[in-house]
Amino acid sequence: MVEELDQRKRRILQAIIQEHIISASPIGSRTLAKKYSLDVSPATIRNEMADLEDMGYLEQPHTSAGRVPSDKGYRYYVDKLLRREEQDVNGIVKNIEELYQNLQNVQDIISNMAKMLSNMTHYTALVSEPKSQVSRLKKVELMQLEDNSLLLVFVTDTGMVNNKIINLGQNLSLRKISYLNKYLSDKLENKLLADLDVDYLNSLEKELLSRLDLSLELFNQFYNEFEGAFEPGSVKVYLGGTSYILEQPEFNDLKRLKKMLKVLDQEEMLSKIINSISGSGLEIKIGQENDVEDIKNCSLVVATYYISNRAVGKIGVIGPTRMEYPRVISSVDIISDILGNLISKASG
Amino acid sequence: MVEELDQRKRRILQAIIQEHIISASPIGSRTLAKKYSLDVSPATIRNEMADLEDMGYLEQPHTSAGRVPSDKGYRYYVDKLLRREEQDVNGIVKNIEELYQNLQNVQDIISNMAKMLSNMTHYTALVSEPKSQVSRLKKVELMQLEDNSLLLVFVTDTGMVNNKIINLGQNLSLRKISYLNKYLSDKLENKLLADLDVDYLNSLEKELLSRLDLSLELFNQFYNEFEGAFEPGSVKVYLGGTSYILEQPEFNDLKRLKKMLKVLDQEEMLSKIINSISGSGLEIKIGQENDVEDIKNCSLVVATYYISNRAVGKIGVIGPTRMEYPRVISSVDIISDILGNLISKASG
DNA sequence: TTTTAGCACTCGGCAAACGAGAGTGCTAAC
DNA sequence: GTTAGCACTCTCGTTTGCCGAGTGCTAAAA
Repeated sequence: MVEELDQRKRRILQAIIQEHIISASPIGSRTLAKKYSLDVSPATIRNEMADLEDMGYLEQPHTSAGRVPSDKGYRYYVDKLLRREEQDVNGIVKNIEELYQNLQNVQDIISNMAKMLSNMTHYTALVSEPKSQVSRLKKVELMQLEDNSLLLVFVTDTGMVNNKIINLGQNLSLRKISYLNKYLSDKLENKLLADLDVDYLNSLEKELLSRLDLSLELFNQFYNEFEGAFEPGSVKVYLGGTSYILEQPEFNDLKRLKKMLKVLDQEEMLSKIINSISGSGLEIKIGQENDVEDIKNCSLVVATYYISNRAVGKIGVIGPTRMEYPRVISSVDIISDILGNLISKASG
Repeated sequence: MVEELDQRKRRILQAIIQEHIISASPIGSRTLAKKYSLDVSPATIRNEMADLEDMGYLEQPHTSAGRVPSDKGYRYYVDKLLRREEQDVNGIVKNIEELYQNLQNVQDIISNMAKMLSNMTHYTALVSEPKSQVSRLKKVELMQLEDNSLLLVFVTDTGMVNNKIINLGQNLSLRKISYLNKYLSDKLENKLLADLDVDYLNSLEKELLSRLDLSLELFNQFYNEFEGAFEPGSVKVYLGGTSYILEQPEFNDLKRLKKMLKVLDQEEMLSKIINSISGSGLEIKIGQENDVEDIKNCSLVVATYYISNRAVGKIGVIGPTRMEYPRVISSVDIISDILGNLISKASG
C-alpha cells in the first residue's frame, strides 16, 4: 500500500502539495514546471502525475483539470516528505508563558490557549479540559452558605475547581459540617478520581448514615453532583477561532460551511472528535482517516498535553485537508507544551 | 413621524409583514389580494402600497419587485398591530422549571436556558450572566490547598460562584488563614459588590497589613483576582443555537453570513450587543435601531431577568429583522421568567 | 528506453443573450 | 374612490458559445 516512491515522484508530489496548499485549486503540469525547477518538461510531469494518480496519491476532480492531492498523498507528505523543523522554540515558549502567567484559573488558561493557537495557525482550535480519570482529588470541602444550603467545593491536582450549591430541606449544624469535612477529606483526598466509583461512594454513604443521622437527601445530592462532575463523558471542549473556517476557500460552499458549523455547534460532536485521537504524542488524522463522519474532509492535528507527566488532555486544530502542516504541527507542539506548563504552575 | 394609519392601510401593512415573515421575499399586490381577503383589487392595493412606501413603512428592493417591510414598518407592526397573546403560560413555565430543577449551577442553568430559548424560537439566543454590581457577596472564604497555595472562593446571592487559586511565595499558618477568613467575612459579606470599590479594598489592605504581617503579595493577588472577577465589563455572554442563523435565508449570502458569524465569535461584541439594551422590561430593537454597527440588519428581542426583584441580567434572541415577533416575544418572556426562578431557587 | 514536442480533445467557468414571470405605475373607464 | 388594462421594468434561470487550462496520446528526438 505505501510503496516507496522514486526521487522524482517524491519531488513532484511535494511540489503539487505545496502549490495546492497555497492555491487551493488543482495543479497542472505546466504551472508546476514553471514554478518549480524540476528540470523536466511538462509532458514528463504529466506522465509522472498519471502514475501518481494510479497509485492513489493524486486525484483528478474531472478530466482536464489539474491534480489534487488525495488523503493518501497528504499522508505520504506528512510521514515522509515533511522534515519537521526542529526550530529553536525555547525562546518563544518562555515568552508566551510569561505573557500568560497571570492566568490562575484553568478554564481561563485553556480558553486563552485555544485562542492563541487558533490565531497562530489560522485554523479553528480545540482543547479538552484535563480529564478527571487521571486526576487526584486535592481538596474537598463543604461550606455553609445559608441555613439550608451548602457549597461543595472540590479541587483536583490538575487545577480543576468545581463547585456546586446543595440545597437541603434540613438544617445542618456546624459541628456536623465540620465532622463531614474531616470525614470526606480523609476518605477522598489524594484519591485518584477513577477510583471514586459507585461502589466506593456507596460504602461511604452507608458508613456516614450510621454515624451521623444525615438525611439521605444530602448524600444523594452530594453524590449526584460529585459523580456528575467527574463522569468520563463530561469533559468540556473549548473552541477557539471558529470564524477562521470562514477564511478557507473549501468552505466557500454554503452547504459545506453549514455542515461544518453545525458540527462545531454540538458539544458532543466536539468531544467525539477530540476523543477519537488516542495516541500520546502528536497525531494527525487526514480526511477519511477520521472516525467522525462529518469531518471526513478535514484534517486534525492534535497533541496531548501533560501535567506532571500524566496525559490529561488534548489540544489541536481542525481545518481542511489542505492544511499548512509544517506550521500547524510546530504550533500545536509549542502550545501543548505551554498549556501543560501553565496549568501545572497555576495549580501549584 | 409615526402617523396613524387608516384601517385599510393597517390591514395591508400587517398582511405584507405576515406574508413576508413566511416567504422572506418581496410581496406583490397580486399575491396579497389572493391570499388575504382584503376585498379590494390588486390595483387598489398597489395604490395603498405606494402610499405606505412614501410614508416609509415599506421598501422596494428595485422597481417592479414587490414590497418589503422597512424597519419602520416592523416597528409599527410591533407597537401597534401586534396584540400580545396573553396565553396561559403558567403550565408551560411549571413544566420547564420542573424539568430543569436539578440544575444547581448558575452557569449550567444559563447555558441550558440559552439552548432552550434558541430551540423554541429557532433563532440564536444570547444570555448574560447575572451582573455583579447588583449582587451581594454572600460568602468569602480562603481554603488552604497546599503549603503555599490557597483557594479563594466567593459566592454571591445571585448564585455566582467564583474561585481562584492563589499561589504565595510564603507559607501561611492555619491560624492566620482562619483570622483572615473571619476578617474578610466581617468586612465583605452582605456588601453590595458595587460598594467594594478600590478605595474600600485599599483601606482593608492597610488595616490587614498592620494587624497581620502578611506579605503584600497575598493581598495583591487576592485583590487582583477579586476585583477582576467583578469588574463591570467582565460579564460573560452565553450563546445558544448559533447554527440557527444558517437556516435563515437572509444569511444564504456568504458575505453576510461571514460577517454575522464573526460578530458572534467575538465576546466583546456580544457583550456590547446585549448591553446596548437598557430597558427593564422586554425590549425590541429593529434593524437600524441597533447601536452596534454590524447587526443593523438584525432584530433583537431582549428581556431582563430578575432575581429577588433585582434586574440582574438579560436574555434574548438575535435574528433577521424579518422575525416571527409574536412567537419570539412570548418565548423570551417565558424563558426570562424561568431563568430568574431557576437561579433564585438554585442559589437558595 | 526515456524524454519531449505537438496536437486533438475535454471540461469548467464566464459572459452574453434570451424568455418567462412577477410586479409596478399610469391612464382611462366605471 | 375603485378597478381594468396595458406598457414597461427588473430578476432569475436557462441556454449558448467561447476561452483557457489541462490532459492523453502519438511520434519524433535524445
